[in-house]
This record gives sequence, C-alpha cells and structure tokens, in this order.
Amino acid sequence: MPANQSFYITTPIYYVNDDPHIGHAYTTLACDALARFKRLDGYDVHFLTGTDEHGQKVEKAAADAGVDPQAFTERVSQRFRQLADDMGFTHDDFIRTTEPRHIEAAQAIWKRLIDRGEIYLGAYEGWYAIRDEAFYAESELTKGADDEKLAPTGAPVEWVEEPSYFFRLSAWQDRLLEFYEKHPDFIAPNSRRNEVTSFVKGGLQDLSVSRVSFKWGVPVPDDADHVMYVWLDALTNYITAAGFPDTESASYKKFWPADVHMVGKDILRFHAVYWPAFLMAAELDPPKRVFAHGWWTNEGQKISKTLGNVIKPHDLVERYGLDQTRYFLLREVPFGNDGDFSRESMVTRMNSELANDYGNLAQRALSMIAKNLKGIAPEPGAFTEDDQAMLNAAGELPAALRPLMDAQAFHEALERIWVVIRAANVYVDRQAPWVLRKTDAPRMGTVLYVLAETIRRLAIMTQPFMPDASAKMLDAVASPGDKRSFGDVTDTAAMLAPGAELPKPQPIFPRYQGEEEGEGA
RNA sequence: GGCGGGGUAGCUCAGCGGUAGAGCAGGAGAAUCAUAAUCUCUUGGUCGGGGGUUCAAAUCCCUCUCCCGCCA
Repeated sequence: MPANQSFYITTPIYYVNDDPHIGHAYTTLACDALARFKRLDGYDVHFLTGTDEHGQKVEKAAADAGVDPQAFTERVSQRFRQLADDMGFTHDDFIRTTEPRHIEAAQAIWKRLIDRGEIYLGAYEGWYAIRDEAFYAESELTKGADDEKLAPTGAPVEWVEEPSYFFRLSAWQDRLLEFYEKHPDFIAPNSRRNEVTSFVKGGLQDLSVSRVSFKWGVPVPDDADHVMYVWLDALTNYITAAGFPDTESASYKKFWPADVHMVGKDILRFHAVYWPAFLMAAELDPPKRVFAHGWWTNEGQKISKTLGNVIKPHDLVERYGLDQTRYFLLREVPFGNDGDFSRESMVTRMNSELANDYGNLAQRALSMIAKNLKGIAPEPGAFTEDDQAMLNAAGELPAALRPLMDAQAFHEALERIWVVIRAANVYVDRQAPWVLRKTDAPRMGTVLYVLAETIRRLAIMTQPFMPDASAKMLDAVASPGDKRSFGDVTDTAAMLAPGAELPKPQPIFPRYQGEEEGEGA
C-alpha cells in the first residue's frame, strides 16, 4: 500500500459559454473514476475541475445578455456544477479563472516569464476570428457568402492590428522534443504523441499571449492596456489550484507536477506543447502526463447542434441510471478512441453485463443465503482448491488493475473485473449449492461463503466506476463502511464475518425494459 | 501533398514470427439457486489485394487499395 503518495488529476476548465454535453461528462468521468481508484488505493488525491471564464466571447455574450461579465459567468458556470452533481463526481476543488487566487497566479507566471526574457512586446497583425479566439494565416482562409473571409472552422475573420506580447515559443522547439524523448509517457495515447512531435518538428512560431482588443481577462502586470491571452490564463489554472505562486506551500510541493491532465483531443496541442513550454520557461515543472481521449458519436452520427443530436448527460442518467451510464461510457470504448453511443449497445451492456452477469450473480448467491441460512453469513469449512482459486481470482484484482488504470485503460480494467464475475458464475454452476442443500449442508455453507466473499471483493473493485451500486452491494454483504478500500480486498480483518446478518437481498442492477421506439435525441 | 494509425468471424475488437482468439449476435444442449438470469458445446474468418524474406507470416519487408487522424 502506498503511504502518503499523492495523485493530482485535472479536467480541462470548461468554457462557461458552452452547454455541458457528453464530452464534458466523459472527460470528468474518466478523471473521477481514476481519482476514486487512487483514493481507494491509499493515495492522497487532488482532483480538480472548473470553468474558464475569460475571453472575448464571454465578454460579448454577457454584453448581449445585458449583464456584466462577472454576473454572466456566475450564472452559466453553475451548469457545470450541476453536471458534476448529476454524474456523482468527486472533485476536490472547482476552480474558476475569475477567482482572485487565479488572477494572482496568472500574473505571477507572467512575471516569471517576463523576468526571464521569455515574453516580449511586439505587434500582431493578422486575420482573427472572434468565435475561435484564434488567428489564421491568409492561406488558410476560405470565402463565404458575399466574399466574406472565413476561417477553416467557418468562423468569420477580421483584420486585426494590435500591439501584443509574445511568448518565445520558437525557442522551445528543441527542448520540447528533448522533453518528449525523455518522457515517453508524457503524451497518450501513442498515436497522439506522434502527432504532437511531428507538429513540433514542423517548427514553432512565437505565440501571441496578450490582447488589447477586449478587457475581460487577467490584466497584464504593469501594462494595463493588455489582458492575458486566454490559453496562458486558462492553462495556469492547474498550478493555481496547487497553490502557485507559493511554490513553497505544502500543497504545491505535494501535488505539482500533476500526474494526469485529462483532455479532449481538440485541445491536446495546448496542453502538450504550449503548456510545458510555458512552465519550463518559467522554470516550473511540466506535468507528468497529458491524456487525450476521443469523441462520441450518437447512433453512428457526428454530434452537432445543427443536427440536434446533442447527448445531454442528464438525459442518459435519467433514462438508464447513473451507474449504468458511467459503466457504459467507460466500458464501451477503448479510452483514447472515438466511440459511438447507441441505445442498443447501451441496453445490451446494461442488461447483459450489469443485470445478468454482475447483478444476478449477487442476487442468486445472496438469495440462497437468505432462504437457506436465514440471511446469516455461514461459517466456512476448509476451502477446496476451487474455492481458493475463486477467492484468489478476486483477490488479485487490485494488482491486476493498477497498471491498467495508470495507463487510463478503463475498458480493460472493467473487462478484467468481468473475467472474475464470469468465473464466479461458472463457480456457482459447478458447485451447484442448490444440490448441496440436500446432500451436504455444511459444504453448501462454504460455497455460499466463498461466493459472498467474492462478491465483496468484486464490489470493492467496482466502486470507482459504479459508486452507488457498489456501495449497495457492499451493504448487501455486510461490509463495514470503513473497510472498503483495496487494502481490504484480501485483508482477513475485512473479510465477510461468519455469523454476520445480511440484509434481505434486493436486485441492484435492474434490467432495462423500456420501449425502444423512436429515434434521435 | 507530407507524416502517422488502421483494414482479423455478422458486429465491436484483441493477437503482431510458430499452422486463427474474446465479447455480443446465431445454433444445440444442461441446469433450475437467481433480475427467464446462468452454464456447456457449437456455426462462422483464404487475418484488404498482390509480391518477397523465412523451415515457418495477421505477425517482418515491398507494392497497390480503402478508411481515419495530425500537419500543409
């Protein structure tokens, strides 16, 4: 058991202007499962999420709504807190970039960069898209209706000339490549690492890191005309939450560098190129790992507002249940790949794997204890080889899952648990306790003990993925609330106590019986 | 156009030098403790096409083709 080990994991900060959708839920869910896993494994975890509240778009949206930007962000950031509640997320901190602690940190990293000559004042001119908050080269532009110039994203652009501070990103190309070389696990999955390194090898331009064209941002220290460019501001949230600028603080020393930044693949470059460059330039440690996950499609179709097939996490939870939704999202697709949400696969996994394999395993075993042993956990006799093999298979799960979770291979971790669940169903059939009831009652007791104990071990392992259902299952085998960590899987003091009174078993994963009529969102 | 990844059973994918695997779906049977759930057996693939290396190739090399990603 790791003692006093820390684990710092982050989601991106979500742009307040967005409506929370399955993509946001997915990123944070992955972090939540990993954070819970690490906590159960004895780590001191810091799990951070939050909202990105600056930028021209927010300023504009607030103006359109007739409120000041701060009031506007107050209102819309609430939607992301609601999402966290809907999904059962266990973040330790919810950061907002408009908080004083963050403004202080963002200005502090700026000063470090200025002091080291990494930022200089220049001028920017180019085609700028407000919607994307990005500049585009002339060659990238396309023409829309009325000869309007458009960014590759379709956003209208305008010619902007303004003074701007620049970060000397071009000077960091070699050091970044060296860093990737030395830390092969920094970018995951592998295919993404290749993309990033080839991007960096292609040459880096100095990066504009300030704007004078709007005010809703972190003011640049000693130059009130400028606000910080949104990415320098936003990325800094990860160290703000660790205690920066106080690099001597206990929390900064404990949690920085972060263990994993979880991001969608669209913002990988900012996290894998700009962010480590900013940090190294400021003489701060870069994070240990950035994992870029994929996107979801809906019934095979790309999700878009125009198509009207946006998946709202809340709707999934209402329809299928929270743990079922969490399970599906983490089990259906190799983490890092794109995935498809379909009602059919959702219902199949829910019924076949949760209700039939797992839920019914518990129900059949516990019902026999309830009916034949008055709900009292039996005193087991000597374990046979088969018994021992069953218990061991479940007992080995913590060790088997650690490397998988460290690689963010959530689907494989779940599959590994299901190998044991299937083995337990095989064990029940082979031992046939319903036959033993008539022929060898003490042996039946041993078999049922092994089953209940196996279920206890399994339920401990499924907690990170399906916290509520796992808790119910642990309650069903009379597992004390303080003996549910991975150390308790094989700890004899935590094992099912013979004589313990088990509650009347209740189905934990109901089958989905809903009509499948109608299509679309 | 450049770079990278991929094309393996009806579906989703694993295997990446030693004569094809899993889950789901399909078929047959067993059992009856259980949310009619479970278990066993089973149908099914010339591993995208072609060429080469090797005693031996999904697995290495070349080439063609299709799909996806990143960059231009």
